[in-house]
Parts: sequence; structure tokens; C-alpha cells
Amino acid sequence: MQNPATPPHSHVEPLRLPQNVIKALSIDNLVFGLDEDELKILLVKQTDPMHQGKWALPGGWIRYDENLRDAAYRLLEELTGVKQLYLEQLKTFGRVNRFPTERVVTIAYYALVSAEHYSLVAGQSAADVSWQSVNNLPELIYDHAEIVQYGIKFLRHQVCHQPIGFNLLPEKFTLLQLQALYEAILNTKLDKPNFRRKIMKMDLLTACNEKQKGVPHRAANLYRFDSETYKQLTESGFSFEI
Amino acid sequence: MQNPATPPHSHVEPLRLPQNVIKALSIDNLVFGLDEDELKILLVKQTDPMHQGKWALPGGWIRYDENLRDAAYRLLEELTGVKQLYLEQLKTFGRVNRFPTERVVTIAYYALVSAEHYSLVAGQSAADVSWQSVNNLPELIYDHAEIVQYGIKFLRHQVCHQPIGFNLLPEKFTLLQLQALYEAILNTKLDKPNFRRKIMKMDLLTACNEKQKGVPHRAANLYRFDSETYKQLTESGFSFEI
DNA sequence: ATATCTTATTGTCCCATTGACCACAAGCCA
DNA sequence: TGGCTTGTGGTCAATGGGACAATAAGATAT
Repeated sequence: MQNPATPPHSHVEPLRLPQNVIKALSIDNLVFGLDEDELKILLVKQTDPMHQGKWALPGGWIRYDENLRDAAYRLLEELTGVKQLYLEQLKTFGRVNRFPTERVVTIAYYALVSAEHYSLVAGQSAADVSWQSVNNLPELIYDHAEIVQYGIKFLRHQVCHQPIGFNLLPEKFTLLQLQALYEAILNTKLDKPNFRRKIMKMDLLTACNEKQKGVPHRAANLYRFDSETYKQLTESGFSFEI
Repeated sequence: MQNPATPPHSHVEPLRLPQNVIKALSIDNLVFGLDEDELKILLVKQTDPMHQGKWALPGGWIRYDENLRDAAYRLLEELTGVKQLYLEQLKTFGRVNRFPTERVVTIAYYALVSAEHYSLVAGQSAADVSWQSVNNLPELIYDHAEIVQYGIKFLRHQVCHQPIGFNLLPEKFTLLQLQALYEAILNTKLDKPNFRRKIMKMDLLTACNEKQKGVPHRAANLYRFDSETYKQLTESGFSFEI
């Protein structure tokens, strides 16, 4: 972990910046995944003596000639090998003393990893990367706990107002999987028939004409999110609400 | 405009950074105000030959020992003299070539100026600061048009999901003023009796037991926003929706 | 084969909310 | 006094959501 792409929080003192980056400006990624109906985030274990036992958000430096989002993508791909994921800016955190040795402002992004990629992510990379349940997080370095709290709150809000939850599911999913997703993120119980009607009435799902396989009970229909229709509906004033 | 607090976009080349700031990181403020039922933003006229006739968002550099929000507050107060305003982070913009001479990333904040302060704002400061209708904006420098578009969209969303619109009104306001605010921001027409019922049922307004004065028709009741009640309601799961 | 279990899916009832619209009240002005 | 404008209270039908009952479809156990 001594290469130029080393995340800023792998060092403590002295701060050794790689060449060709914007000093004082870093990226931190808040990566969400869904595991057995539980919402998890991706954390990196700190190995240096100063932060022994603590964890951090995966992050790194922005290159001088690199757009912000590109930097976030690159850092995630370097870490997890996953290319396709939903990624949006979360917020910028810059409290004066958030970083010990220098004034470092960090731009936080949040990402959603689909079920297909979920198990690959942590495996692809070093052993010190792992998924952790948002309901039972370890101690985090710097202000990362604050970033996580803000991000969870933000995700809870977003997921109700934008159809982004689908990014956490496999491409083809059942209505119950979708419902379980909302229950996991919002930490609530929903009524199955009502949830079903609400979703279907939006006309955002297209039936795959295919059924679940390998389940020990009646197989449910599989659906996929129809982003084309969503785009059209949005233009005519439709707004997604759960 | 050659003092150390000069906004980054007042210069073009060479980039002369004031001492004691975080290089490569600036603040831009998107300041909203309501004027005669029209939504306006605060812009600064550019005087240097390079940007003659163009306008910019008021902005500046972040000091090395200053929190981000504090920097945004300071810059606004320096420019307008207004201390009390609603201010929140909007988004960070950092396209590689958004700034001509250097890689500069900017953290955009958005602010809401109350009607009491509205007319003071532009007067307090240089003649090259003025309110401009969001429906008829002049040409802006750099990526400021993009920031403005994003901000307007964001405001339209926020105002429907959070009770922030009150920050644009005087402390005591009538229901019709509130309705006009929503109509101006959302660019729609609303039904008066229905809007009224919807708002009142939320229990977020307390009557001042006072009436409008100096109007050539029946005077309406004045109300004020009750932030205490809102806090309590929020904790019990209430969510503001228009 | 039959019972039983689990989940999928459809249907129904009731109530709160919304939107469209009407009617009257209050105050100013000519 | 009457006409004008705006405030305020009401009706009514349509809609949408929450609670919940009922049935269907598979899989498994006996």
C-alpha cells in the first residue's frame, strides 16, 4: 500500500502526497450493498499503528487532470474491480481539523453495488476490505462516521424519491426482493399487497415473463426496471414516490 | 477589487492567490431572493476586459483555518452585509477545465434571503451586484450557468420536501404570500382554498393575531413559521410535503 | 395422493387527502 | 350604496393508501 494511489488516510505523519494530485482535496466513497436483506457498506481496515483496529471509507487523491466523478470511479475500480455501478456525489466535508496533519477537504461520493457484484467486491481486493452492516459499524477514523451517518440519511431520503434502489438488486428481481430492499433501507415493515399495487401502478417495471428458480415455494414473477419509460414519465412531470 | 479576499473569478491571468487560502478550492454562493413574486438570484458583474458584460456568482477563497460553511457565510456578509440567512451546501463542481488558468474546484452553497433583507442586499455593496430574475439570466462565466441550473432544480425539490421557503418571506406573512412563493419557485398556479387547507393542517404556522396593513382590500391574517413545532413533528416521523 | 406449508397474487372495504369549484365575508373605494 | 378585490369557509366527487381477507401456485412431507 505504498503506491501513488494510496488513500490519504493510510498515512498519518508525515503526509506524503503522491505526485500530480490536487493537494488538500480527496475523495471518499460510501459504497452501499444489500446482503440478505441487510444494508451494508464497504470499509477498509487500517493497518498503520496509529489507527490499529479502526476502519475507514475507501478513498484517495484526485489527480490534477481528472474530473471528480472520474476520480471516484477510478478509486472504486482499483479497489473492487467493479466498473458498473451507480455513483453520485454526496457532500463535501471540510472541517478544519478533520485531518490531522494538513487541511484536507474531502468530496464524498456514494455508490450502489448490485447484487450480482456484491460478493465479488470484497473478494477482488485485499483482505482488509469488507462489508459491514450499517446497524453495527466499527469505529471509523477522522470524520468518517459523520460522513456515513449523513450518507445513510441521504440514501433513505433518495430511495423514496428517486428510483435508485434497483441498483442494489440483480437485474431481474421479484417484487418481494424490492420490498425487502425498502424495508432494509428504511428499517420498516411494509404491507405486501399494498406495496405491490403501488409499484405496479407506476408502470416502471417490465415483466420478464420468467419466474424465480430454486425456491422452495411458489415462484414469483421476475421484473426489470424500465429506465426508458422512467425517462419519458419524468419528462411528463411524473415523480417517483414511495 | 485587489484585496486578498477578491473572488477567484475576478482575475483571469495570472492567477494571483491571496495568502493563507486553500489553493485550488473556492466557494460560490447561489443566493435566492423573492421580489414581487419573482424568484431572483444575486449576481456580480465582471469588470475585467476578459469577461466584460458577463456576470458571476459571488464567491471567493476558503481560508486555510476556516470551515467551509464559515467561509460561505463570511463571503456573503462581506458582500451584502446580511448576517442572518439560510445557507446550505449545494454541490461541489470540479470539471477539469472549468477554470482557465488552474485546476480550481468550487464548493457551491445556496442561500435564501428573507424579504426584510432583500432590498438591503444589493444596495449595501458595490454597484456591480444585482438581483436577476431566474427566468431571464445574463451570460455567466465559467460553469456558473451549470451551477445555477443545478441550484434552481435543487431548490424546487427542496422547497417541496422541507419547510425552507419561509426563509424567503418576512417573519410575518400571509397565506397568499406563501402561496405566491410556491407559485414563483415551482412556476405553477395553485388553488387558494386548497393550498390554505393543506398548509394549515400541518400545524406549522402560528397566527400572529395581527392583520396585514396598508392593503387596498380586506386584510389577511399574518402567520409565522413555528420551527419548534416542526422540530417536534419531525422527530415523531412527520415529513413536510407540498 | 393428500395434506400442509410458504409465498404469490387478487380483491375489498374504509378513510384521508386532493382537486375543482361555489359561496359568502370583509374591507376599500368611488 | 354598490362594486371591486381578496380572504375564508364549505361542498362533492375522484383518488389513493392502509388494513386485511381470500385464493392460487408450487414445493415438501406423510
